[in-house]
Amino acid sequence: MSQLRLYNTLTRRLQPFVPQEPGKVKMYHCGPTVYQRPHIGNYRAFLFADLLRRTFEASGLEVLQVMNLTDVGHLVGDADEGEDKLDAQARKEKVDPWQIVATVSEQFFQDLEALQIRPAHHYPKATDHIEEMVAQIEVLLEKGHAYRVGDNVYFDVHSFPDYGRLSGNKVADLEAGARVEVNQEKRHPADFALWKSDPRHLMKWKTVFGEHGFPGWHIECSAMSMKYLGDSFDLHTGGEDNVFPHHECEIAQAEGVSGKTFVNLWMHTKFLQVDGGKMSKSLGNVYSLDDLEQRGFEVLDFRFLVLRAHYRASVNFTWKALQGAAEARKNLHDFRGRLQAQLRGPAMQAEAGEHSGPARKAFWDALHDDLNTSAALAALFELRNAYTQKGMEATEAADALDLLNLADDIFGLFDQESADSGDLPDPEIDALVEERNQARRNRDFARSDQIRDQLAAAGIVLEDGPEGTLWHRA
RNA sequence: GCCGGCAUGGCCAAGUGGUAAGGCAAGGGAUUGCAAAUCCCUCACCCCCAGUUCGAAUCUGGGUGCCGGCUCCA
Repeated sequence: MSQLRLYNTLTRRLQPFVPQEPGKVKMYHCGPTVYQRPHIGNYRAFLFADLLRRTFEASGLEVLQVMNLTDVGHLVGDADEGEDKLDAQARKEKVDPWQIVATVSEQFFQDLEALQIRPAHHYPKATDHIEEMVAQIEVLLEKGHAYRVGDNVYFDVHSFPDYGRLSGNKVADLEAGARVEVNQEKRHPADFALWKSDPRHLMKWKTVFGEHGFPGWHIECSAMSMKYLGDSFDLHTGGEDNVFPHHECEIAQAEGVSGKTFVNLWMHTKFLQVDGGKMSKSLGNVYSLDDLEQRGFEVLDFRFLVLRAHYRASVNFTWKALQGAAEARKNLHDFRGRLQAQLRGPAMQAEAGEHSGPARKAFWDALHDDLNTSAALAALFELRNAYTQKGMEATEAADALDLLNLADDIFGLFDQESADSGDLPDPEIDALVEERNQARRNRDFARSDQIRDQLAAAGIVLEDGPEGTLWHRA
């Protein structure tokens, strides 16, 4: 079988994936800032993390996965420049920020479940790890990577020569391009905050750095990832917006503390676009999972839409595109149903030919080529075409079904609930189908249509063909 | 202004030098007691311009458009 190769943002090339510890993968994903419900764009990144997880697991690797919850506000960097989002949201809603965190987190986990994203092994919260952050900052101070100005602590980017390697930014260029007012107390404009103090902040902690402090944006991720995964681990992912400054700063902090290579492989997903441009509140196209359902779609249709595109290409989200994805997903689901039906039913006439083997190879080759999900999905549809055009004998059909189930295991295509919880047991359906055919032979169409309606109500699709009637669950 | 990425049919989307995967939609046909489902057929020369090459969607240069970043603030 081909070997898995992944694109590393750090080296800007594809490289074979080799876990540090054979058979095991340790990875960390930048999770949501829980100040408001994540939108579908955020979920693209989380779906990508899940795709990695499932691909590894389907390959027989043991995965240890951590995703943080940022529950202390930071700049996220849009129009609200200069505001702590959690803090601002709390003031706006006139509620305790901790309440917002609780509400949004709960919503987030419900969304993950709806998307059939496998739960990470840890979801550490920033506010539960203030101690670890402070400890790292103290080490950075000791080692000369950080300096203190009053009750604030900054990372000295000149103390870390690799700063800028991930993003390709040069410290000198950053200085030249800075559009934000220079903070005069920093030694260099590119230095970033590790700890800040402000009595007016709603969420604040008393530490060695003073009475009213709160952590800088980046330190939580190095503190938490190293706590749960060690000084050095395999994979770290996030949206493309995280490359700089967030991940750049994480590397500086983590390697500044440990002196070891922090992460071997950095992966980033492109942003989801909406109607050819970026999502924005002013255009009213920042959608949540609820918006999809209100338009009559299933959450999994969105999952499928995202997986139809390569993770490093921007996906254009439109309602029309989602409709197309929903239809395609349904067709794949029906294909699986037909394979199941065939295996239950009488032997099928089929041309000799082997389709599942090549499809399986194409599927894995595509996935191994930097998770080329659209090509992997195409292999499935080609298998379906081979089936409809030439038919398959039982062993071949069983093999095809097995491949579809593997694809479902990796992509999370089908609703797990409905997959095996039909209202009617198979023998009963078979009996009804037989009764209907008998009625049709007797031209008792009232009775046959009645049975058809009954089965349709139970979610059973009938296919009347020249060689008899096949059924599958919708 | 600076750095980086992308641009494929009505829509979504693979494809990085050898002559355009796949899906959705659409049109035509078959099948059917009616219907559904199903089946068959049709449907692109790859943003523009100029180059390199026997040959480019794929490489180079220049446009145009879209996307990300340019770092903690009050």
